Amino acid sequence: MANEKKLVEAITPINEDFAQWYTDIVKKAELVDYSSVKGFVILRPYGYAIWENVQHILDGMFKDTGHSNVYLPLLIPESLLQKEKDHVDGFAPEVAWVTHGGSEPLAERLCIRPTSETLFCEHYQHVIQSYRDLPKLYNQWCSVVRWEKTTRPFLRSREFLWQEGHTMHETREQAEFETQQMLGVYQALCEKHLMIPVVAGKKTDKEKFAGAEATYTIEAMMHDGKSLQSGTSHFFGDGFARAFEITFTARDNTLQYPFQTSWGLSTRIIGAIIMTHGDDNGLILPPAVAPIQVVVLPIAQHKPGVIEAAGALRDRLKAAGLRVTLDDSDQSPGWKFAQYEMKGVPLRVEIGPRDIENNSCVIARRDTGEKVTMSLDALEDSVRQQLDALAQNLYDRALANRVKRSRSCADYGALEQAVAEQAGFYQTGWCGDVACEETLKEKLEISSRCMPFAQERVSDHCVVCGKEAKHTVVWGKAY
RNA sequence: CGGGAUGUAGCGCAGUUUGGUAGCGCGCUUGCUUUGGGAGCAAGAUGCCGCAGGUUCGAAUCCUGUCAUCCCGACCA
Repeated sequence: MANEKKLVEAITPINEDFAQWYTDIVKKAELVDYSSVKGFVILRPYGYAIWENVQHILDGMFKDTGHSNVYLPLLIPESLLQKEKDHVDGFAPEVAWVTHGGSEPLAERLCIRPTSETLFCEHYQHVIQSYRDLPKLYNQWCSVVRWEKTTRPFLRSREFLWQEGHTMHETREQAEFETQQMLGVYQALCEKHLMIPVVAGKKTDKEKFAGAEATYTIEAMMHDGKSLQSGTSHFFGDGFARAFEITFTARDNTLQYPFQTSWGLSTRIIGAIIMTHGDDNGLILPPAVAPIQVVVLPIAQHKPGVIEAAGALRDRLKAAGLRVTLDDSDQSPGWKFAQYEMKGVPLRVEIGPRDIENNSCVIARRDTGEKVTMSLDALEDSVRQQLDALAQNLYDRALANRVKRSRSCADYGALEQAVAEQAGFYQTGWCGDVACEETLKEKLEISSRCMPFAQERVSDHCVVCGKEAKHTVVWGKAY
């Protein structure tokens, strides 16, 4: 092929080998580098900047809902982790232990936090005395360690960055409200900012968090039809409070246990962004979190006036509040086009001698590849419109993929056929018995993703055993 | 944790069968010419051949171990 692209920067086609495509993207878009320890990755400036933007948006939403940030220790004494039985059973197999201080063995070994429920409980036990001390609405930004066997950048690493909210409430109802409210915050982050449509619902008992009474989740469908659990919110009832002896004096002067929630969202969300929006040319970033929203590229930049015009253009867009970069390096225009497409920059603005003469510029969209010539007079408005249209298109495309890959199956035969046809979401009736869940895992290699809040009656019968259906469940293969 | 594959220059790879001076392409540096879809010419620089043992006069190459990465399963954000 005479016009074949240079192989150096080429990425594996998305529909040829999705896993390899993903790996190519995270490396070539310079999001991460591997370290010498399995499962521990280096977040490079461009990848970390995406996380910072996610953090900024989410943190604002947490503050708006009355939460405060705190920081708790990295290490948890073994005895503290042991206090709640379900919790320790769930996490013990995958925690990392600190056994020595210098060369001296420790009297009690310490685990590196896999999550901080136990630490928050210990602290809450100290600071909660009265109903006047409630609610406690805390959040922390930190990293946690879980000794995973299989690791992949963003999707599953042994250390990952996240936020974990931990709250305590006077009543069951208030804690339940909080649990749902924070899931709603995650849903808004995904759908309004990251342009990722999600299915919100409740986890089955088999899939819920260790120690929780109920776990709620948002599930996003990736380009290949697999599901990614993108954020979870847990309702604990007063189980941990009882285990940790956290009590408060209620309004009626009785001693009560407070009700607790926790909720988390991690850098895994960056994996969701990649696998939802990306294409054969690389990453496509939603404008809300793109480190560079607009790249300005001068054409024939050595000709008089071009660099100056490009600089003026950048300054105008910056003044308009956009994250914009001017690339006046000596690379050829074609190289730069490909480079910024790889990195998923939403809009490219080209300006060359021809444009300067016409008081115009060329705006190219990353999602459609469309190029339009625009007058410089209304530059800011044009760019904003294009960014909004791009964001909407990302959402619409992702939703279309999910719709195309979603099936409602009334009986086992239909489910089996749907699974064989394409990866996706399969909605069925379910009796509520974990045995039926395990049957589907074994035979069809699918797991329950959630029982959607928007319950749609698919069948009166469980898809496996045929008994009365108590819930509608969305099944799928998950990352 | 099982099954498969791979570690050689920043990236992609050849060289390993049959042990004998470390190679190619791209990138990088410098200079000139270029610039609306991955530019051209010229001159340069870059290697503990993943790591540790062993065999040998001699190891990128043979043996043992180990670490890491990728893919596929089982487990998890």
